[in-house]
Amino acid sequence: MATGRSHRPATRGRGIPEATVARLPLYLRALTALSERSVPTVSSEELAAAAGVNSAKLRKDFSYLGSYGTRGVGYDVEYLVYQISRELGLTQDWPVVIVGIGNLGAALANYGGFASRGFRVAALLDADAGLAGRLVAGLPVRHIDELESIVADNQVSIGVIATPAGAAQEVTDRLVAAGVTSILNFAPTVLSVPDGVDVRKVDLSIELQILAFHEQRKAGEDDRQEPDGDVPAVMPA
Amino acid sequence: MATGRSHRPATRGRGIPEATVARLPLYLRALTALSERSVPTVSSEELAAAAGVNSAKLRKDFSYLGSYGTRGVGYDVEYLVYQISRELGLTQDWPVVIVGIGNLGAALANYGGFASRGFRVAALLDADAGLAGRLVAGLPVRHIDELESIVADNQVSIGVIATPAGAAQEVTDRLVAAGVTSILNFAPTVLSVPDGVDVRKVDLSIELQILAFHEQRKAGEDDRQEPDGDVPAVMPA
DNA sequence: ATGTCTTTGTGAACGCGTGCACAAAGATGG
DNA sequence: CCATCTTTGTGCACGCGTTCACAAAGACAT
Repeated sequence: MATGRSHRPATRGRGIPEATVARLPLYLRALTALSERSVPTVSSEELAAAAGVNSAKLRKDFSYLGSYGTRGVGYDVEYLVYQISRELGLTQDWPVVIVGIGNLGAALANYGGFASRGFRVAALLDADAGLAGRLVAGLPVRHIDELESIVADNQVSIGVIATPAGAAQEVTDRLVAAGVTSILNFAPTVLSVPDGVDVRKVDLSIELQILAFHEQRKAGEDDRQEPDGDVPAVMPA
Repeated sequence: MATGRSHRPATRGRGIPEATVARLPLYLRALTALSERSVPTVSSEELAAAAGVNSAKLRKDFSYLGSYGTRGVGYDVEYLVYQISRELGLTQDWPVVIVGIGNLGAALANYGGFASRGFRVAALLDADAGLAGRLVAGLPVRHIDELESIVADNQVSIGVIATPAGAAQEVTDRLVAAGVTSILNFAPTVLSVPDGVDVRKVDLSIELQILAFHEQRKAGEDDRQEPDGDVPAVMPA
């Protein structure tokens, strides 16, 4: 991965394993649903089922946060919601810029899950001057040249890239230079960033190809007629 | 994860480790770019750099596919493209239905990476009858009630869910009942599916929260003034 | 107060994934 | 034909993540 990592050995001090961090949002979502239904407590078994994970894993995950459960009873829903939110940093406000307001960028801007939990869209940016001023999700699209000032003025530390692949690296460089230290990349490219900058990527094409692999494997099991081992038309020199 | 897995121990027979499968599309993309520049061969070091991975890892990954390299020279680009494509099942055609043609669904329909590699959008479906007939990415939106017949007629095995969270499980059930065995889920919900059905999820909100966690960690290192250990307002019973 | 029953928290074992480091393989030049 | 040099393929060790299984903790009833 092109993640500019300086990730320490995952667990240092009260550091939380990366795999656990990735599941916390899942638990949080399930807990929020319970909270809205005014459910006071929940057992690891129930919550694990709601989040789609193993209950032992869930208990171990929570044990990294501290001993927040009550034996014989379960976990206090409201208390856990707070603790996980705090651990994830969702008790503070994270201004975000979205770069590239095409179909995808507009979809992201309209995505409700954004504002719901600590994330605030500070600005929508696009290289197309014709788009400037157009309202998307209630926000005006602004020209990419305003990137540096917007990032500085709003203390933006998270950038979302929804540009074509060709523009992604340049946008990344500008974001990083302006002070952004976390990037969520939707463009199908490997981004290179300096140490200390985190990159996560979301890649539709890769996901589909992984599904196709398994799909093919399933098909190959049923009707055992895979043209296996055949020498292809193209041969190495 | 709610993946209806029956995944064997990752490596059985000439089975390829899951982690390797997830990287193959990355290699394929880098190789395709090289192929378009008519580069005949590439070393593991160069290709690894282009894909953003460690070269030893790349070589080990390729070793699961077979011995396709030439020592002292590297890998034949065209040959590797073919082998990886075949392994991923991209040499055949995968019809896909996209359910939920809102902002996101439209973005997915317009995504070029779809058609480029073996994936063909068989139909766009939406529950809103008002959308029916509207052209998106050159395809007419069709009503969700046509789901079953479309899946059957086109032998669709892959479904993409871009609906609101509330509709995702019902759509999933219908897709699975109609014969779909792989699902790519963009809705922020845990899907439950029977064994034998693969689910992969793409969740913007989760990715952002993971970034926020690391961002907070970075900030907490610089200025050591985290309100750590403070007893929150909400307490357990 | 005591016993029973539920559920957490975690020690321990295991398996997968990663990266080092090197031997084997083959190309290339003399 | 031999020596040298490059690059692959992989044995090995290590660490993270997962899961099992159980002891400890506490609720609850009697």
